[in-house]
Amino acid sequence: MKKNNSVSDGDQPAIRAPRAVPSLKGVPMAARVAQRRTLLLDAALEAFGTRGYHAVTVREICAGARLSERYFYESFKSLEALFSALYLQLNEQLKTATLAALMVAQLKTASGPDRERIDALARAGLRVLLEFIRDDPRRARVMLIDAISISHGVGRISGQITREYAELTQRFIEQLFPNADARGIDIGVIATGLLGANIHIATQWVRDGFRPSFEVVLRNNLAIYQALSAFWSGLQPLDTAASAKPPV
Amino acid sequence: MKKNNSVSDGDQPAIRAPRAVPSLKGVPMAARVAQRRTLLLDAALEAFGTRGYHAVTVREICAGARLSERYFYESFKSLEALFSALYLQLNEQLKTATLAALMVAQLKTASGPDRERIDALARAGLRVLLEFIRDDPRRARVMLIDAISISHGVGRISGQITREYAELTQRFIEQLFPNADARGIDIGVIATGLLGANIHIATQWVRDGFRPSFEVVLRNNLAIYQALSAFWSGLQPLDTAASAKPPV
DNA sequence: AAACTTTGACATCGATTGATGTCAATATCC
DNA sequence: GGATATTGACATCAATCGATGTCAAAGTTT
Repeated sequence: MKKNNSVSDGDQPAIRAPRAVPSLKGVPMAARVAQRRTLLLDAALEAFGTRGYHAVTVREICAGARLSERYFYESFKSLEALFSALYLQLNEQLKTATLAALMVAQLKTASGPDRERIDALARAGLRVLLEFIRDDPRRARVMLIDAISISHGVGRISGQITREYAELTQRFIEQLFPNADARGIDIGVIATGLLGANIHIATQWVRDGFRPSFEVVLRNNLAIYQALSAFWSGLQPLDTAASAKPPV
Repeated sequence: MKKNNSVSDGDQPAIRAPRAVPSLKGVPMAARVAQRRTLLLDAALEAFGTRGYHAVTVREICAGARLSERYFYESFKSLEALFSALYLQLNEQLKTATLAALMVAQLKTASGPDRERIDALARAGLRVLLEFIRDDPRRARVMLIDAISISHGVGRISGQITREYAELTQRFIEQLFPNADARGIDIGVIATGLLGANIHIATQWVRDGFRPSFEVVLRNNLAIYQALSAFWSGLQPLDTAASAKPPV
């Protein structure tokens, strides 16, 4: 970065202040770099999501985005930075969709009993997750598989996000089990297990070509929640006759 | 590979059959290459288990094993082949230990009721898994993290092994839920979820420096099994007062 | 001891990659 | 229309890695 003052450098005013070109083809500068950044992120989802992080190069990303390699470093410092940005973006999308669905479920069951509301909340959250990766399986590769194994750059981000999800699950379960730790229960471990069940079910669901069907996966994944809920509240199983009737 | 027949190649017997040197320093040839292979596998566990697969090179493996780079290719075709061998070796160890523990638990509870035996079997299997990665956390990095994300060479092996564990879990659960599919239950999904819970709990346990304690993790992981068992059999929860009493 | 094999340390080669630079063509502002 | 900024295609450079080769020292067999 060289200062380009118009009146400096002794006696030669040959170097003049560079005129800022605010807009090109009608779009301002900031919008253009943002558009290029979006193109790079799209190409990143395609490349990372199909061939995996470690099989992708900067050149491939740029070729996929139809951009020169210089514009890669305009928006991202390295491949890992691009992956982190993509990972954070996908998590933001999932989190937004999840919170919206939980909000709706909360309103719809506000007047009902606690057990029904909790059941509806779990079902809504699981549905969003499964829809999220069914609508674009590349997200599963990025979020559920690659993000975990990348070394200490993305690893800490991924670990942080995973911890956030675990805490979210944990707070959810705390409502499920009122006086849990009095009975020797560690809610953190239970929440970690439930989150792992969700992740693994979703991952294998993608791997097996979305078999079994969406509804079967959702119902059985939810059944694990119901089982824990019923187990610790000492109640009878929830209405499996109504919610677990097989359409197959 | 050039044939070194002592009487061939026209008229020049200059090339003679290479004498086989069966033993050097008292150890025969086969034992020496086997020993070098073991050294490489040890170095692989150290390198892969601490820095991850994609951050390791052939040179590092050879330096760790204090072997020349030529002996790497004597036993393994590529880094991926070495990782596959290590992965298969670790799985073999875990499988052997697990089957042995299940055998003991089976014999100890053969005369008791089914529910107690199933509970003992699950506890024994989980205990072996947790001990396996506590005794050497590098195994967790290799088996639970890296093996999943490697592309189509190890990926298929890892997928196959994962599927085997899922089927083992599934067969275990089939005993838990006698007439499950009649109620719209997909045992495969449940088994996948339980396996994912085990894996994730173990992974996070290593990451968090083995906190909470071994017994707490084991008890709560087992509680998920117990909850599902109790849920589907319609029984009251198992004796949580006896098995879930916190020593902390 | 001679002939041969095995071992170990190191060199070398080709290919790939990240990162930066070059340069002409195009678009914009004065 | 001229000066400048932006864009795009491509070249270049240093570093790394996998894979193979070289060569002398040590060990073994006859």
